[in-house]
Amino acid sequence: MEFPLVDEQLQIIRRGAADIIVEAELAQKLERSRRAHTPLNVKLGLDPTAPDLHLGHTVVLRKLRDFQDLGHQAIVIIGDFTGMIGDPTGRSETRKPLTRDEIRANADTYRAQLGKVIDMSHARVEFNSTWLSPLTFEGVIRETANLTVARMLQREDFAARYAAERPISLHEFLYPIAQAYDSVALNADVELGGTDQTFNLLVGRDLQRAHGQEPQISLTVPLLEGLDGVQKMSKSYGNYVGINEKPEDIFGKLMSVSDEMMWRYFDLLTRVPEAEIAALRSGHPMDAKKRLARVITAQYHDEGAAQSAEAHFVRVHQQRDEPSDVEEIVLPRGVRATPGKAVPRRGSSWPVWLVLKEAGFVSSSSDARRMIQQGAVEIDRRRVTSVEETLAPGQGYLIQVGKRRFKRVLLQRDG
RNA sequence: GGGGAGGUACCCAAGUGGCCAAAGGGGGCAGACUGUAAAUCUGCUGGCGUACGCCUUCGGGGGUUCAAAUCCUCCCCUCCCCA
Repeated sequence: MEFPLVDEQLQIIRRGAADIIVEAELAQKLERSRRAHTPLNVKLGLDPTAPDLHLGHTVVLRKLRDFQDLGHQAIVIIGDFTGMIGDPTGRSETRKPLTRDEIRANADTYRAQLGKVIDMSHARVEFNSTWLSPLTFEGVIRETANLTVARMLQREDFAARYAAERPISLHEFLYPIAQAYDSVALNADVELGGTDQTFNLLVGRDLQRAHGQEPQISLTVPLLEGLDGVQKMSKSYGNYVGINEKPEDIFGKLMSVSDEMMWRYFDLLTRVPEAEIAALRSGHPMDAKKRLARVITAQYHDEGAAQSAEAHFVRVHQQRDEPSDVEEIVLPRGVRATPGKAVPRRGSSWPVWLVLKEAGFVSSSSDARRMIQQGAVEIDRRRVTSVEETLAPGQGYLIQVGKRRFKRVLLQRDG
């Protein structure tokens, strides 16, 4: 196995990294690996509970890919065991263990999605239950004896909660330790993670030292902010772009990123050359953003899909035309005959609010009423102005709620 | 073991007998403005077959009262100090 020169490797590795601890040690490891023709073990842990990768994950995955391209060994850890604890964030609780089937299903989903960024044919995939499950209580005690409470409280999250007099469950301390143990089990040379993982990665170094191993390098990448431009991209904040989403959705979501944030996306999510980005900066921001959306959409689909996604965007949102693929819904007559509720009939027409509810635009009739009152509802391109409005059955309507939700609804005639 | 402080809607947080479906902020949704951008402004933000009406909600149960998030009681949970 022939590796590039250490300096060349470092240059690529450094690109887009937030922090490397300790860079000098990394250089040494690279040097040694080159001389011995042996790849470094580069570890990345993933949470198995939500096997739905979004752009936020791809930042670190792209870094893993960099290592692969340099000839090193990528090891993806599926944290099926640590997933039961949940990385402490203050709101997480111990979770129900996933069943074997769930884990296998999630792992398959992962593999398929990971393949869009890294080279799966040369990556190792491991489940950390493999070595964590057999640990006895005695073993756990032995590992925890290597760390102190003061050390644990160095973690920002714990320190903040401790200062705010909010609860910290004991088991939460075990998460970083378990993750660190993964590094010991694999004899990891490098561990990758977002900057929020710094503490966990450093505990890995501590534990490896305690086991007489050479400490791993902690390489963190910046956390990608989500579509709101404020909080990190995460499914639970609903500000994410999933890599499995439809081209139109990826494109559309990226177009709603703020102008300032767009450059960060260029930086962390694309390899568009500096010179080209500079040129884009001097043009209209919207054109630059379309470029961004197109590039990223193409990464997870293809060039053709990206182009039609853009066409779709222009038609629906810029020209305010209706989308070409509106979901169609048929509301059967039976719907209106809610049992146990004697309701005076007003002809056979459907109140608009009921249609909104039955068609799944809103979850309650109160919500439907609000939408109508706020002028959010258009039917066949005409704004609904009164909660009293009704629709005649026996025909279809194009209903729009808000800016982007469209459905074509067919009302069947009452019996 | 002793003493003290708390648990309110998606989150934070006011509220100590009626004017409380519950202040304020955040988040979310909607409207205006736009480049479906951001920022800004405005409105909404428990439910109910169509609602100045009714039902459910303030850690959980029981109770006092015409009336409770607010008072009493038991229980559960969290934090701090002392031991």
